[in-house]
Amino acid sequence: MEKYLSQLNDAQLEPTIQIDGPMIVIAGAGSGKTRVLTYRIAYMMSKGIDPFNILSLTFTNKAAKEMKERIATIVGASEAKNLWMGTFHSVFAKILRIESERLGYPSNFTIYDTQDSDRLIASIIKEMNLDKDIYKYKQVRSRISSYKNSLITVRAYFQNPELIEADTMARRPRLGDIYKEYVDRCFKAGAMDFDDLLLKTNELLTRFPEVLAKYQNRFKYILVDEYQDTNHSQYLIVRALSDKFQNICVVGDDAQSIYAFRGANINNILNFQKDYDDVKVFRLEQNYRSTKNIVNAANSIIDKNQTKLDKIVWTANDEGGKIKVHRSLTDADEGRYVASTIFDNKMNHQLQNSDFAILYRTNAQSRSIEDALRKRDIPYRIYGGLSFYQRKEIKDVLSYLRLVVNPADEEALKRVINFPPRGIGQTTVDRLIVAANGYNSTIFEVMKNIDRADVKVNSGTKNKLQDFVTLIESFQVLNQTADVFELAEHVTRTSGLIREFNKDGTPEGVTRMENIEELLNGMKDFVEGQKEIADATGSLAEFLEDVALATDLDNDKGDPDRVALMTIHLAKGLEFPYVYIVGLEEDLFPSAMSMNTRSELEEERRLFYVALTRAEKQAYLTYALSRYRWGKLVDSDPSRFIEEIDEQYLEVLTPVEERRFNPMLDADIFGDPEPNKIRFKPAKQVSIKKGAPKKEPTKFQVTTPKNLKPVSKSNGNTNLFDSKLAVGNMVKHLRFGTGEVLKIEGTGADMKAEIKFDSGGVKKLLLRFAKLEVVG
DNA sequence: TTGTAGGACGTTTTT
DNA sequence: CGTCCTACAA
Repeated sequence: MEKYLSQLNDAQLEPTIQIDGPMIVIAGAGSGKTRVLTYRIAYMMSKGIDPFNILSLTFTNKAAKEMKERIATIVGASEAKNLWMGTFHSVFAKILRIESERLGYPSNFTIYDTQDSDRLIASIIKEMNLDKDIYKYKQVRSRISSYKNSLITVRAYFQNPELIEADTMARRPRLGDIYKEYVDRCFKAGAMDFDDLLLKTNELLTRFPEVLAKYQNRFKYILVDEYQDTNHSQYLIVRALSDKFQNICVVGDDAQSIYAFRGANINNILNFQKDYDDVKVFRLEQNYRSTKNIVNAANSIIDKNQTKLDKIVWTANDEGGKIKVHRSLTDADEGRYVASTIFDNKMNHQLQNSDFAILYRTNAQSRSIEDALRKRDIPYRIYGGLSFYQRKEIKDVLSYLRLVVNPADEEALKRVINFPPRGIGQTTVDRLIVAANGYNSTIFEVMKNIDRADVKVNSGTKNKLQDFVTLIESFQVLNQTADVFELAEHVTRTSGLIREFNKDGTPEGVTRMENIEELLNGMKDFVEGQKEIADATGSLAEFLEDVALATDLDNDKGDPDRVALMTIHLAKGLEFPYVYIVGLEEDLFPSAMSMNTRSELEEERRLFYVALTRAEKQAYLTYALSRYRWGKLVDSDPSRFIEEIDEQYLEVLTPVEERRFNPMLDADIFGDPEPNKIRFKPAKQVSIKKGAPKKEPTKFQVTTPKNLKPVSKSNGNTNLFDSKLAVGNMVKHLRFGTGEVLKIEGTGADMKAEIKFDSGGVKKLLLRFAKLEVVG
């Protein structure tokens, strides 16, 4: 242990060996807080504290896993096994499973994801005959979510005239009724949504003092990472659990609070010292991650915020290169710039793909970047966006499995009762819902007793309903003996899912089959892996819980040496030598939705701060003058955040691509006298350094501007299909089978063919990559 | 009840 | 540009 402690600087050492009492560590970006947390836990254990009594709450499952592994290397795997470490959601889901019956929930309750919630809310709005244009289900869901995160139950809502008034003013007087129905339906379905996992934990700890005492005594030492991102609900849980022993250590950075939109309350960290007596305060201000240029530039941004704690982040690292700012004409050009500089950097500095990250504000921005990376043969991995478990075919399989564990699960049932089609239509389902509500029962129960129930369905339909019940029940029987993988394999075959996706052999169907296969492989891994975890059962219920709370960050499958693409939110806590922050444009970043109030804008600014501080060696900022949004080309202005960085840390680059836009004219085509100046919206003079533009030789692929006819292919690209492939050709694709070429567009590396496959689907394929063969 | 075609609508960010 | 939903025909 001493060996490890000697690796810490003084500022890090102090909080590491401070065990008892309330304490807060204000940790600047890159200041080694994870190291402090892990060493502190290891230190506690070396002092004889039972790991069983330590609860450590992290922001992601991945962070928990990594910390646990690091602690295991210090104190040994068998000791570390008993630590409780995980996200709020996963830890309290486990506790709720143990205690659920007190709250009237089955221990195998389902966890509804956002999509399940949305569908249920939409269905309720429809059942109540409300105008769906006024009651937009997403807005309703976010309203309900923020109530729950503030511990405003249905009952509390109806007792609060102000809330009712607010919703009425927003033309949604029935919101409370929807809220009530939603909560009732979730309860009847034996389902909790994400917010319930926290809300119900609070209910559990408040209503049952003996339960509170039990967990207070168990968790004598509590650590909370990323404390600035806790919401009110989480705050109350931490307070309640730590109330008896007051051994609470929170770590965070107010400058990195970026989750207000989902209820995080920055005041939790700002007010921590008022919540407990004799709070010890520690500050970690030395940054070990980034160059001076990056640290100083980040400081100059965050200085613009009014709400913050005093903290001076500094570094002893090298000065480093200036932050490069690059303007492109379009989002596609931006992608090309990023891809080509990654390519150059790799060549010039012997770097790995995994040394690079591309960060953006919205998931939709990944597309143009992906296209460019693909054309350059740069491997990449996208994190977030539509996660694997949210794909249609995966949710279909999971829905069958959810029904096995919990037949009351209404959303799972509605999803698969008629998929694959088995002649049970919408009208029948609607009637079943009405009947279930009437009997105060579940749809599945009504179906089971369809002969005795008062539901208007003909005998043919009755048989179909009974067949479905029998199908699910047969799965339940199998679940007694088979493991998760065996069951799922059986389910995909017997339910008809495989047949359905295989049926036509369309490209879409092939992809779906591959995804299902991947899911099954994942289950196999799960079955194997569970044997190594302490209190794991390897049960189906456990698998479903893992899946419901998994994030995209949690699985790193495949080649690790890939460029990382993700939103800035997902990048929090990570670091990369080279970081590109793209789409720095007004209305995009800062987002158009976040410019109404100062606090919203300050959160955007913190987000930018988080993005920049991910970089170790070199940061790039890029923006485009116009970009496709909703399929339309929209003009944009550079983000105010670029202007906010102290200019001494910036290097404004020549927009090379604008030059090649019109090769005949080596003048600026916009007649801009100062082409290297960033133009901000009010056409005022801005303090961006003029500096002589460095004209780098163009290393871009020669692509043809859309408004010019291609002259000839002189770039040496000998694409196999350039000459051979013509409209009308029959071709064969490895996965999709044979098809006819409908259209050919683009030239050289950009050349794409639209192919109608015999199996039915039409796909647009990049000829450079598509494994095609001309037949006939 | 199923399938298809056309239209409306939307994107912040996530456990 | 997509997805999702609705309306209508078979």
